[in-house]
Amino acid sequence: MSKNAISNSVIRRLPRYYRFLGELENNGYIRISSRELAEKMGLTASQIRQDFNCFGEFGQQGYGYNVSGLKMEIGKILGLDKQTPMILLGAGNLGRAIAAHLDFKNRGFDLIGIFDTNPDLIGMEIGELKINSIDQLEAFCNEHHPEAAILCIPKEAAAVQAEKLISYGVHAFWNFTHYDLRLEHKDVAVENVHLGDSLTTLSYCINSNDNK
Amino acid sequence: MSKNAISNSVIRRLPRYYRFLGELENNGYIRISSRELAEKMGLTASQIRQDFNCFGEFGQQGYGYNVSGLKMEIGKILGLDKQTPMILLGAGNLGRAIAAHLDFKNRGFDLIGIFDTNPDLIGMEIGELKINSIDQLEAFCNEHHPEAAILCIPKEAAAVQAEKLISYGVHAFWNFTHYDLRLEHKDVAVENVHLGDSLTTLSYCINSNDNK
DNA sequence: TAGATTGTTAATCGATTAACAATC
DNA sequence: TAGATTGTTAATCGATTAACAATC
Repeated sequence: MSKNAISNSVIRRLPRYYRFLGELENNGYIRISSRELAEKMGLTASQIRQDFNCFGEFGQQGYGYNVSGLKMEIGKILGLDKQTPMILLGAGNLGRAIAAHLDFKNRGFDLIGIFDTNPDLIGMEIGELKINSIDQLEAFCNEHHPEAAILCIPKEAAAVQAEKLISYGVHAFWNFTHYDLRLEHKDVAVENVHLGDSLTTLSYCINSNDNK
Repeated sequence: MSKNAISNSVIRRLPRYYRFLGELENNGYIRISSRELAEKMGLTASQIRQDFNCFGEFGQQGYGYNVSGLKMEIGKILGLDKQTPMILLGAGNLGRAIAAHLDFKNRGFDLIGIFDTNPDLIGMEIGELKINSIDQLEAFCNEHHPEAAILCIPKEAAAVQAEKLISYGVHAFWNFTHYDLRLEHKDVAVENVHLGDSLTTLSYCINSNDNK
């Protein structure tokens, strides 16, 4: 599809471009130059042009970029024109917050099932979904074929459940556990969110004096 | 303190080193070589030695590193031997989950106050803390001097509240909003967690075929 | 046309990996 | 002492920035 291998650094900037372009669009911007966008985002114009040119030629010399057009292109690159069916494993505090808080549809996903082991939670409703028993996981996957899963379960359970899910055809994980999925499975897509590590990084920033 | 400026890439690996060393310690490891640690973590031995040598000489030729000793050193570098007083702004789904879910004490922080605007939430207890009205924020800060804040509030409220907090002496933010704090305030420590962007990145990984 | 701004190549900068002398 | 493994310098690789010809 895309030209060469896209570097991770570029990929991580794409959602932010998409967000900023959405805001510009809402504020009535029709066109924007790489220089102006760079200023707003705290990047360099060069970097922005390099990033976009990984995927194609979206601008026009002497004019700049059409805001809506560019936003749409980046949305397509990000796969936001499709919705991958996704399930959530673990409906504890964090799992429930994520299920309730995020706009899955606008981020390329459709949350279609929630599973937990805790009998107190099973049956409870979150948005339009009921929390199911994990015993129903296999049957559910056979019927609905989720392709992605959110892991909000204890670390000890992660390895076992991930194996199961992969065998049921899940090939993408949004991983909130400290289980190192990617080390074990090079072939699945993994996006890690390690909140504890993130907080620890902030502690470093406070306690070191090379604040820059 | 530390030798030169430490690169961001190194800093982001520190919490993970700390975690792995903790696990090794729990599993009875006394010593470990950079080669063995590299294998376990999916890094190179070279990188590990380079990383550690940013901060000092923690190993011994011919022996390797003492697991507990190294863990302690990295803990000190991360500031985990202190606890920075921290408050949470926004006790919605996500804010409550974070307050309940994370082990602040072992990550260099002490969560001492929770604030919200929603009357339905005020007075509710989370762990050992009661949710306070945001009206009490200034008085609380004057009395307890929190130095760090978690922002789990709507984007529109973020700018105003961040300004206030900075004027009350808060100089570090764990930012879950899409408000670009760092663009406005170069002098405060900011750690961003953009869950939406993270999910969007996963969407890219699924929909692109340069899976690597 | 003249001015602006892209797409793209070249230069720089930084981070990772390799190599090896120092030393436990 | 011999073997192992560090700390550190040098080489490589990749990402960012600068420059500029192409072109709208």
